[in-house]
Amino acid sequence: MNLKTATEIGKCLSNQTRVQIMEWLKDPEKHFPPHETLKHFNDGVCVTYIKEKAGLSQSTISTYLTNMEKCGILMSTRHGKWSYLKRNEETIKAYINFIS
Amino acid sequence: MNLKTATEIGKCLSNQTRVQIMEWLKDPEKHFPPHETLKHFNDGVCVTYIKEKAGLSQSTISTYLTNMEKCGILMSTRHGKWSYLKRNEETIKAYINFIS
DNA sequence: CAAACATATCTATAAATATCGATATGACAT
DNA sequence: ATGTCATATCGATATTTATAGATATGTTTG
Repeated sequence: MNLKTATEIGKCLSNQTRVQIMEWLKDPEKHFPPHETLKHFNDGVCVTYIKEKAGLSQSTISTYLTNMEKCGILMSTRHGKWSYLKRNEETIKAYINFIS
Repeated sequence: MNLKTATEIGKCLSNQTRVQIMEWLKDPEKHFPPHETLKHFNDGVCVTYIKEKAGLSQSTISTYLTNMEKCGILMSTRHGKWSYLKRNEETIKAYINFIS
């Protein structure tokens, strides 16, 4: 982990909704309904569900998630027309190691 | 640690200089000259030294440090006319626990 | 291939943050 | 008490970020 990446992660974690998204994704079963098509949460949660939970516009949430993926704290998997997001614990660990 | 505090800490860590300050304060001996009056780094480093190292104005650095103290990641001790800043590992640990 | 749906990107504006100079406050030394 | 030094706060402006609507792209389904 270098200074630049750490700062980008800090920016992602400088907004209440984005911090909440990170919290929600710790335990998707607890915070999101099961997806109609995919029956599991192995790859996380789709953009629409996160958008509904957060109560912000689709474009705003999409931007959030894109940036969170860019700096590495989230990872996304496409399943058909849906994008699933989950926490990237590797990067999170590296970040924690950097600041502690 | 609650959502609000975690977000405030995220804001502090969303700027390159502030992240660097946190890094520098991990090992003051390595990054700062010994203070003329105080011979030790037990309470950290004074504002002026941090300002000089960062290369920003006194008012900017003072604002940074005040906010970093408010959210708990730094703690300050007055020794005469100097304010010494050091990391508050307790809060940092709590924050890490919150996001991991 | 057209329609429908999910997500991403673009563009614009509102809101928040960054940064500094000026000034105020607090602490020591004379 | 006054001058000096260290730090804090205020006020103003520049820059960045937030946010959403519109539009584009990609994917499935009929």
